Amino acid sequence: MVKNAELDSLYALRKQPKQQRAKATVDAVLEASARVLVDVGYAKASTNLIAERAGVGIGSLYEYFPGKEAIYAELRRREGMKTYHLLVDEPRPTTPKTALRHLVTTYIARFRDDHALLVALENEVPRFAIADAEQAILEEYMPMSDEFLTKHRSQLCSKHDIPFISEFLVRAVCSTIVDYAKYSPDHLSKPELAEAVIDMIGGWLLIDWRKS
Amino acid sequence: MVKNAELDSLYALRKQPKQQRAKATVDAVLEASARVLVDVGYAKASTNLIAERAGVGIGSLYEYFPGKEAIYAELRRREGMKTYHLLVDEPRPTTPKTALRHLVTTYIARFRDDHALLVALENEVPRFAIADAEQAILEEYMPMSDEFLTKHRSQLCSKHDIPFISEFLVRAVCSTIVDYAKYSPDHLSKPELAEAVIDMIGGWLLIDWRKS
DNA sequence: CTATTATCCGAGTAATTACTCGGGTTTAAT
DNA sequence: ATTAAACCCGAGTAATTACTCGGATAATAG
Repeated sequence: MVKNAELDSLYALRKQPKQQRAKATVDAVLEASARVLVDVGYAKASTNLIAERAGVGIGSLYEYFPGKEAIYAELRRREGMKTYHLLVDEPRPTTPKTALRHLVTTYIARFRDDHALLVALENEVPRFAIADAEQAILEEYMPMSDEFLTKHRSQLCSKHDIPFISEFLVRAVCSTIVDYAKYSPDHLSKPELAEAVIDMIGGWLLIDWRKS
Repeated sequence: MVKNAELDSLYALRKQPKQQRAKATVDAVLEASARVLVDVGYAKASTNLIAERAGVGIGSLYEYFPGKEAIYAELRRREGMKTYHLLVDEPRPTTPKTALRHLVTTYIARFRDDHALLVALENEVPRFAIADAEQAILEEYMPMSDEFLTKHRSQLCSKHDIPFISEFLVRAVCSTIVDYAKYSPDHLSKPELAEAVIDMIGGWLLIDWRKS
């Protein structure tokens, strides 16, 4: 009866799968939802079609997902987590310069390698008001970025404070790359894009950018 | 019978309104579609609802629009044109520095002033494969940008060629601002955002950025 | 071995939504 | 004034789609 619970329930799993086979069905549904999205588009991606392509009964699908929106919210969350882990798992860069290069090249590679799905997700799947996965992931990433930047504060030339710098650089890098992925995907394979992004941020952020 | 014609017809107007009252109906439909989008969301924005809110018969709506997708494609096109005209109509800046400032501040103001609609458009309305309006507008804008940059080539420090620079700077600026509009809208009102974007691009692009 | 819990399933129902069609009205053309 | 063309309209049809429900099967606990 709490209103928020009703809203949440639109996008959250109905129940957690406990046995292996149940996890397998959930995974099958999500994988099918990705395939369906890429080849018929979000608008025509009905729950019935997804279930069929997943090789799963429509009833089973509704055991775990309250509806189409929840499926794609979860798919987005998982894809976001993949990106997140590529960024934060070992090996961790130690200098600002290598950290920047790591962020840029990893992000570009991510969108190059899973281009069709990620772009379809960007272009077609609505961002539901509640529980936007990418935002949540960003909020998990930011404090680490803050901490890292604080530790290397002496090498920074920006006059803004750390939280602002941190947010700004992540947004500038990621949004620019996503934009290229959507509209100029060919550039993702060319080194000059990574170079330009790195130069742009490096020049803005790092004192000794010109020296080396 | 030509396949492309069939595809186009999904997103193009069925016929052009010729009389005033007809233009008024088309406008009423589009205005209603914007209002409906903001307050019930794209998923629940049915053609019937839009027609009702527009004060127009459902039949009239279908005189001009083949469906919901076409309505929102046209809405996106018109909003894109608004932005375009803010950017290219007089007064035109004469130096790279003022041009950059003009691009950044205009774009930020645009998203600040029409925030609800533009963000909903970004977040919820799918980008239809064919005829994505923003892309077309960008292609109209780019040659002008190219020409301008060529004229001031001596002031640029980037080693890339003009078309690349032109595309890169527009994408970086616009996508970053849109990202803030979507996820950190409060920053749109703070001067430090415009400042950071301008600094970032200026440092990357202009030789004399540090001098003045 | 039994009871309990988790899972699977898909035919069938309800609701939504797109879209047409024929007829009436207004405007423009000659 | 007459004709033609453009426009408006909304009840009704067809199609799609979401989602439930009760029963069956498989896993797990005691």
